[in-house]
Amino acid sequence: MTAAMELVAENGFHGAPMAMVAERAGVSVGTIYRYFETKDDLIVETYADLERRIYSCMLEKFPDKRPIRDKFLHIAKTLLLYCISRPMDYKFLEQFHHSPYGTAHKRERVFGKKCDSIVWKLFQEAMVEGIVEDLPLVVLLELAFSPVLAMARDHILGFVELDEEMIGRAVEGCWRAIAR
Amino acid sequence: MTAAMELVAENGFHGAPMAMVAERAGVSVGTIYRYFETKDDLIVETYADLERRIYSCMLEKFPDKRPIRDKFLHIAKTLLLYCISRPMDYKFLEQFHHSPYGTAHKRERVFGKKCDSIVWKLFQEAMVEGIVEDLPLVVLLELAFSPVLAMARDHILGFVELDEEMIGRAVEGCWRAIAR
Amino acid sequence: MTAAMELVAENGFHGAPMAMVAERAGVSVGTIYRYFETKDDLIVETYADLERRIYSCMLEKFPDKRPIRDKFLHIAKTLLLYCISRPMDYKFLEQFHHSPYGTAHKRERVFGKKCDSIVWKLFQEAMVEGIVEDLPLVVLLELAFSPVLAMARDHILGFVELDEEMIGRAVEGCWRAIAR
Amino acid sequence: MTAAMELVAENGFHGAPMAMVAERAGVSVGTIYRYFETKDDLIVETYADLERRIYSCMLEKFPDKRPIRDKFLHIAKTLLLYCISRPMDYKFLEQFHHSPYGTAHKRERVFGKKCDSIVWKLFQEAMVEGIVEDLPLVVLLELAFSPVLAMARDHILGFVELDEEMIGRAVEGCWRAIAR
DNA sequence: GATGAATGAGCGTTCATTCAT
DNA sequence: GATGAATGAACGCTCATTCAT
Repeated sequence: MTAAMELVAENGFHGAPMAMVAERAGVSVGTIYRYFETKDDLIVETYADLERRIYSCMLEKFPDKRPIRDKFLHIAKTLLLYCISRPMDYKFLEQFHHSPYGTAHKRERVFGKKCDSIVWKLFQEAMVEGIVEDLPLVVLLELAFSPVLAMARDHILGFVELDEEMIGRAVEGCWRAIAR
Repeated sequence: MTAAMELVAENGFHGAPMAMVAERAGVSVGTIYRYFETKDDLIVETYADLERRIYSCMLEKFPDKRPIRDKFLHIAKTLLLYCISRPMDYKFLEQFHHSPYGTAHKRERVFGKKCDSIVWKLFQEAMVEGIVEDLPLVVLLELAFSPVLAMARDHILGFVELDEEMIGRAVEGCWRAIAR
Repeated sequence: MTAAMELVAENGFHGAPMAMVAERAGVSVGTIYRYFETKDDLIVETYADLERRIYSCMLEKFPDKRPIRDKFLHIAKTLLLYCISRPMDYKFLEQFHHSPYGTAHKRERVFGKKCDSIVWKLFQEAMVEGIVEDLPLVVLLELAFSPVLAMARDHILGFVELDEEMIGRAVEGCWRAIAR
Repeated sequence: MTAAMELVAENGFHGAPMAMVAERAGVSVGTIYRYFETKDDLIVETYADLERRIYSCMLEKFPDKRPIRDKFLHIAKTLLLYCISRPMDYKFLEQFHHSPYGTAHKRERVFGKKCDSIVWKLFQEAMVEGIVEDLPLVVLLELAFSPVLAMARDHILGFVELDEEMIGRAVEGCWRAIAR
């Protein structure tokens, strides 16, 4: 999965042929197919793994007792820092999100109401308490997080050099975008 | 180029073989290669064309005499409405942005200082006047526009049903994100 | 199609990879796919072609005015001689018949009542006239023709050396098998 | 061997990968290779086993004291009934006969003069007594038995519904084909 | 200038066979 | 003796690109 992630990150799905994944992983092609039914399967599982890692990262030092705003800032900052510190992970994430895989995955999230992640829980709590704008959850999530990922991308590609202070101010901007 | 855009929008770059583009365009493959050196060339020119169309759309009814805030709201709304009304165009845009083409294109923009578009001009004006946060231009642009495109995507994929009123409130959120 | 037939005849369907067919035909793989959608398609069309050739062979010097018995003997002899004189054709035929292709093809024949060939017409005429045993058409066909093909096979593989005289006596045996 | 036979019968040699055979047999792939040197070896031995079962079936109630005609009718009927009652066995037989395995096997039979089976003995006796046509043994065998197997196939594939009476009349046809 | 047949490297996937455990 | 993970050559098929017509 590491090999797959790196190659997809570097060259996109098309630039990650199974033979190359195998070579980088130091195994034969056949071996991959012992653990993953298809290339799609490999990609999807790799993504699930990555998502799990990110969520577990967010849970570290999570400000349980603090107001919702602080929780959001923690999550957004953590996400941004994670992406910046692991460019491969971010780039894979991006490829995944803007592919049929990602669309299907999100569709399941949105319509399946799989609101089990801390992010979704936090936002629903915020909506109930009325401290964020009265907009659909999906819209709030985009207002809040799409800049985070976009900034990570710009940093990784060298379009900006983000530092802790700027990150702090930026995610506060994200909060203002949704806060009532 | 229309044929290419539609096919890329529907199926991604891989789902748009030159033969299929030719067929949809009602010409032969050879003819495409007379006007575009490579497939990449076709894609890049198609994107340039699309970008031009979007900018010209923004210039319609542009509130020249109004404050910067209004100008921004006009631009953001126009962009969102354009994407929503032309899903193919949006989807092509998305494919392009998250591909090596898009990265190269943006790199040229950022480092080439090709700040000729109304958007870049507007933001530089806003920075000079100090009415937006003191953050790098690139960061401001992401805070302001990445949610717009993300929302367009969600609407097109059916994850939300945006109406004029929601769009207005959402782009105001975008403004708050960057405004001092 | 000739290349495909030869290779299938020599090595079976598995021994006839598209790359090898292409090589023997003196074209590239891609070229085959311009004329045949899939390998299956190539095989099926090759068979149809062969069948047409055999039927047209049977029509030569067809004893129109003679009794049914003579017509049958002509057909059976022609088939046997054709197979013997074109071992590749026979071997391809055999491979085809004993494969899913052949089963599907026969199913269509039997249930689709596609009784347009001279053979089916002849047998139905014979059944109506009551000069053959009162058995299902399918059974009569097997009694009459399966030995013909089996003998062709044995000759081609060198298990017997058939001559005109033996062939005559053998197909008379086939006739006795079905004649009342 | 049972697992191999079933899978080959159902899907042909290609549809019977060793891993699948192993799984169906409830053993590991390695274990198969302990008892059979290669896949070919497994197939050939499985065939030999089947052939033995069929011969032993023919010997049951064999009309030792009756004329040759009755012996033939018994053998042919038994073969047909065996195939019909065990479609898997028949289908494996068919796959085998029309493959390189089958050709090699028959070649050995014909040229090795391995005439030990009751069938070969019966026919040689009949030839010596002059009660069958004066044709090569191989030809007589095809005239007599190829329709039997072909009919079994048609029955199994649902092209005819054979009953005891029809079977009786059909094998009498086979006898007439060879009888002087 | 336009055509589209031809090319062939490359892709995802399979499977007979091996061998360390 | 039994296991099953590992191997990698081979397969059917695709598609960007070329070039004779």
